[in-house]
Amino acid sequence: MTVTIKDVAERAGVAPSTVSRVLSDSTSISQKTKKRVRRVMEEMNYVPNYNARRLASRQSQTIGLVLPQASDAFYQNPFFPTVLRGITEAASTKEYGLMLSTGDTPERRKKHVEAMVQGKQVAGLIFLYANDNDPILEFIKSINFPAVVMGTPENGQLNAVDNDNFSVAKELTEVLIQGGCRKLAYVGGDSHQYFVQKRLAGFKAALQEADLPFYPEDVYNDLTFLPRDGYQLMEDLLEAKDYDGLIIADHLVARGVKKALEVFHKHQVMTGTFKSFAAEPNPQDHRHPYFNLNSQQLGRRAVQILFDVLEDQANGSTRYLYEIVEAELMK
Amino acid sequence: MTVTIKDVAERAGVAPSTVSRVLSDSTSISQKTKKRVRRVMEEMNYVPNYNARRLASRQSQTIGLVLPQASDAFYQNPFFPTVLRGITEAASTKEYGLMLSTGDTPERRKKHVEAMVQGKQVAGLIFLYANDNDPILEFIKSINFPAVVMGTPENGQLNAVDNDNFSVAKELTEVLIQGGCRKLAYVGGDSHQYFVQKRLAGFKAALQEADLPFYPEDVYNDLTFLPRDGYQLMEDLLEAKDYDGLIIADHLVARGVKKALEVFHKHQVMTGTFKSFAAEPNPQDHRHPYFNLNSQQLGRRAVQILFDVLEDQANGSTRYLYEIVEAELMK
DNA sequence: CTGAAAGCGCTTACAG
DNA sequence: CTGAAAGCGCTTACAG
Repeated sequence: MTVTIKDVAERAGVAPSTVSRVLSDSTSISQKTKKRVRRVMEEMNYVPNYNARRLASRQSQTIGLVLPQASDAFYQNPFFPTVLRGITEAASTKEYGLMLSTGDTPERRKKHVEAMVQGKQVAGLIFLYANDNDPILEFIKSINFPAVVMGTPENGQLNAVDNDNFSVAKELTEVLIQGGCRKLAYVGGDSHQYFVQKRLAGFKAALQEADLPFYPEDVYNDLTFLPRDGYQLMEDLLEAKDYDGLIIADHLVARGVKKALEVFHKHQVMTGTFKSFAAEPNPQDHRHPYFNLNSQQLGRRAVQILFDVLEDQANGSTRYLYEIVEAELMK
Repeated sequence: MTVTIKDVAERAGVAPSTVSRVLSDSTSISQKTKKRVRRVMEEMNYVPNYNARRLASRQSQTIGLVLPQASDAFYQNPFFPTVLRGITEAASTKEYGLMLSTGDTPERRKKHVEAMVQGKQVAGLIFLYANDNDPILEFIKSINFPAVVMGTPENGQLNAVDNDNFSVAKELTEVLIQGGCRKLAYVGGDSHQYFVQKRLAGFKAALQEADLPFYPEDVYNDLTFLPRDGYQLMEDLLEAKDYDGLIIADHLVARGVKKALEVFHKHQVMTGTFKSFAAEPNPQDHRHPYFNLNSQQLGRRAVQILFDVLEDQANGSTRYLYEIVEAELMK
């Protein structure tokens, strides 16, 4: 039924080991033999059995992608598909496969990652999130398995790619200040997420440099990163407070905020937010600048870093790679 | 280094084959033995090698996801992550793994799918798109490999899940007509995509039933499914034509359209569109009804259908499954 | 209910 | 430059 390396060998008049070497394009096989064997492979429509290959070679040529616990916010945010696009793109250049983690509970997620890792299904992992005290990440660190985290985890000792969240938020805040804003608020979200904290720090720094006061009560952090949160927050706030500028850590929240500003005719309020990709140039809207975080590039770089780590590992070297991806101010 | 079935067997005082049977929870092993072997597995932190398992059992327990040629529209549309969410959810209930197709050119994409299929990496495929004359899909049909398509391909002979695009568009058009619209346009997109055609048919049918005339020039089809397309189209059209209702096949295009309607103060124009999930109840906006297509459910059902197909196949039965997922009108 | 043995389809020292 | 042979870590008839 299935054609194997043995069938090819027979037809080509060589040993199975030779066919195997042709398959991996070994330099120790003559061009002549390679050509002949390859022709036979074509003829017989041979495709190698990857399971056998992986078992024998102990190499999976596959990257495991670790998704966070499922939430509306994660799956509705363009970050995820955009990063994934960069990942598939980069993985395919080296002919690496991609495997998704699954599991609906923390336990099942961990179990599945263990099965991927210890079960020799993947050569390395990319985490599509960065929470502190994540049991899965802790486990991976403890066994020192090749992994790259998207984001900046609190304690180092691992490889990561991220934007410079501090600088990006600071710069954006400066834009609003230059635009005339004097009473600014920071609309965050889950303060356990590192990027929320970092962007807040950038926000503060900009205020300070501009000699504007910072009040903790102007930080709003109990949001689930969905548009409705931004909308509701504005509903509650707009009359009570008279902010003239808002730095919004999450793009979906910003969507809700802007909707509310429209509905309540607060056209003078400026906003600044962060997006995964450059939205099409809408009618010039100088009151709503944002940073394009270039999440696709983030995905590409994560893969590249993983490749580098894998190579380092093969060479016995151990170091941690941490890379910053440039963001672009759009105003 | 790695602990294998043999190590477990030794420590538990049984044969490797017994350990293997415990692993698959075979009924022919006594509870007593199972308990003992399992304890040893725990103790030794045993995780099976999936490559060996798949090679020996000829079962991959993995689903391959076939993505379309990369495009902004695909990766920016919430359809993709939403469907994926449903897929991961359903796959995890049966402990199936998920593998993503990659490749930047049509040739490389096809090669990779071949490697997944013939290389025994996946038990079945889910296509996250439905184009006619897709070489990959043709290939899969030709070898009769288990697969489910999301969408309704022109020629049958395969398994599929889809919304009822005709009815959904018809009903939505009726809503606009009841809302007072008399001069309607259909904003489509790539007319090679089946759902664009189907929704157009529904649009037409509603006009006809309401005794409203249909003019082919009121159909706009040269769009790439991005917000900017919708925006530009409106820019070009709004003055020339005086539509009072728009049925928009794609949600992102609709976003651009609505933006334009706002900017140009055309608040009287109604729109109707289709979304992958229920957006949060914004301020009641009766002029912009939409259908929630429930794409997450689409993903879940695709997986279930694939499981059914796999089972049918094991039983020697051959039939094609085609399922419609309910959509919900939001107005 | 359990074990011994063959086999899944490759890769890779080792020998020549 | 090529081949024979052992081995990767499982599963699964077959026999008892």
